[in-house]
Amino acid sequence: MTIKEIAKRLDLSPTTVSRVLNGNGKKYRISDKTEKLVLEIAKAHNFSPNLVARGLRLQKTNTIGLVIPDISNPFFASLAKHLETALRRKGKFIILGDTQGSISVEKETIKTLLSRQIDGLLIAPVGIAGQHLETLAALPTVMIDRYFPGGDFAFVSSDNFKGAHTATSYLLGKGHKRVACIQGTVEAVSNKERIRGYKKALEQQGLAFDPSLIIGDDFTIRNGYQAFSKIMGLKPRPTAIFSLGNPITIGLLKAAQTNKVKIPDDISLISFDEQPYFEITSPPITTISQQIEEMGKKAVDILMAHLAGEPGQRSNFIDPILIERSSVAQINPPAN
Amino acid sequence: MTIKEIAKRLDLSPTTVSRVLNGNGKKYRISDKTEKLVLEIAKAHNFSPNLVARGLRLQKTNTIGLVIPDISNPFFASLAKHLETALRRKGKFIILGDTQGSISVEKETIKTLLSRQIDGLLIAPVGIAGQHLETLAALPTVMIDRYFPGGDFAFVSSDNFKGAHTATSYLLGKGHKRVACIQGTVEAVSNKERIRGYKKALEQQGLAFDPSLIIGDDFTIRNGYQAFSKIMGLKPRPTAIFSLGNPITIGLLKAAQTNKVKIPDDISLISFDEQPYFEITSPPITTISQQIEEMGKKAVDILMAHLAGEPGQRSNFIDPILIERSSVAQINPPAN
DNA sequence: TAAGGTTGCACAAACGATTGTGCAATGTAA
DNA sequence: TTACATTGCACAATCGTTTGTGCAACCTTA
Repeated sequence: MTIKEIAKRLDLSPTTVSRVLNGNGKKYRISDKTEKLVLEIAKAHNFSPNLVARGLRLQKTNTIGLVIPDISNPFFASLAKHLETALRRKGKFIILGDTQGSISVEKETIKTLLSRQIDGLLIAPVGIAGQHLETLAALPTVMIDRYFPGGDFAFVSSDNFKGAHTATSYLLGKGHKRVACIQGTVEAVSNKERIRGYKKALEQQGLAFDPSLIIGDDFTIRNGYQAFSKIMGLKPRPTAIFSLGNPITIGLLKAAQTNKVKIPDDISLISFDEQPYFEITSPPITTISQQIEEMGKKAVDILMAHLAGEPGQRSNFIDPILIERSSVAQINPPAN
Repeated sequence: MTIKEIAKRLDLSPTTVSRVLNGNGKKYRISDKTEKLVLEIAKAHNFSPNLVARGLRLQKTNTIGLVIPDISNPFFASLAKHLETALRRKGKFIILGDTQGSISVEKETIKTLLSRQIDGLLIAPVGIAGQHLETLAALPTVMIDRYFPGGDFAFVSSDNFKGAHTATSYLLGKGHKRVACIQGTVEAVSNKERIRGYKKALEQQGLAFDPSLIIGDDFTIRNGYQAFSKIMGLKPRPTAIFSLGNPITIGLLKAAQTNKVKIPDDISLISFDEQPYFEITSPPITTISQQIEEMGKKAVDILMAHLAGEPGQRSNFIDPILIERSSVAQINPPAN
């Protein structure tokens, strides 16, 4: 059922039908009688407009691209949930692009999304600002979780520096002096900022930074698993581990279990990313919890502002929260 | 940059440009010289076609709707991942609809997706076959995880009956005679089939079915948490719990922890849905693992067949697998 | 050199909606 | 009765592609 068909049935022009259906009947002086007829037949045939045609005409699709590295990572899944909810309220729909952490896939995805005439883009970019993102200059874009310092894009991110600083300081406060840090995607800004926070906390405690304590290269379970043995091989062995992401933590825990290493008795652990299951692992994990819902809402707010042609905020850091559980042991009990 | 603009620059018709860009130059006898010119300028300006316009003209958008109850449930997130990957290979993109488990949201979502001229639909429907799904009759549709027995829709699902039967039989084999079953969304076919498998296993062992052992109404952590105290209040107390979904299991484990109930010493637990973290919970959980990747691939295969006008398979059950860990105790050790 | 074939492209309609403008028909006022 | 305003709607262009068909201009052949 199209507007044309309704028009034909009633011996009207598509113009009139369109105006009635868009609630512009009064504005264009369509008679009450005609209005009623149009609305009736539209309802009877369950008319709903062809949004592709409307998109072409209006140069606006009410479609937002969501480009993330891995939808099966609960952090991004949760983010997607909140974004979807917020966008739906605004009448926008999401086209999903999972880039598998690959820059070339990301590139290809963005190209297609642009071809599809998305109105805006929400993206957790894989790499650093690259040529492939230049094409986005004209498109309302909000980066999430990751961003390009000094770049032109608006973004919403946890304050990763602060979160990592809090985590590391917490460990140091518990008497740890040698803390291994298992990182994720090396180029990701979120990762870099966490490393920076880690270093800063060490520095503030007058501890030297040991590069060999930074291990890993990916936000995956596998990476965490493999990192674990490396940690245990380190001399002297670290007394604590700071994991920069939830899949990494799962990998670490699996490896600890496999190797019968007790946490926190043998080694302590703190993790970035809160997830429901960290409460029921053995032991429950102390985490730095990102405020995902708030990030999602904020990102959508900013995006909507951009879509409305307003400047909107350019940068947004959201403080993560320390959730203390029982994966960190006190060592060298403070002398008092 | 549009085809028209390229045409104007070269003093050609859009027709010719379109034909060249679609690789139909030879077919329509466009000269090599013209072809070269068109391709050059297209590349120089990084031309990419307006897919909305093409969609309108071709009545085909290469867009698939993905409608699921909760993207933050790792089961669906993982499913989404595999679906996205498989569809991308076919040049299809996903529009995501998270229905929050609400039929009215689902209804609204489907309506909008149809308006958007999606080519096909992948859906894990919230409820039972309802009026709102009738509108899908003409659209290539594959149901996933859930389906309507006797319905007209193609589907891919775990063999939930078999999985639940396996799980329950496993518990009974360990000597349990009173098994609480914590269910999810009551109307969901997946849930119903699991209940059926549970009952069948009891029956085969000559055990009476006690309706008061079926508890809960939602695939959520909260539901699992709340169900736990109900279970502990049951007289006589069940010796084992069968959880029908991964969020439920998390809730159960949280509650067990809160109430200092030891698993499997005080009560045993087996869960539907394998997740990476079930290996590192306290204790590691014995699960019925759904073959999510296989489900995703199969669903896309069937959908592609439908899109190609072929009949495709109508129904597809995939056997889940028992993963034995240490959350189930042997009670009443077998006399031998 | 006339007939017919080939080459190389353009015309125009179509997909389904939206919108500035135009224009009869009717109503109103003097 | 004339002049003007109002009512009620249609025309036609437009968004960017695609595609069946048409038609000059040139080439070939006899």
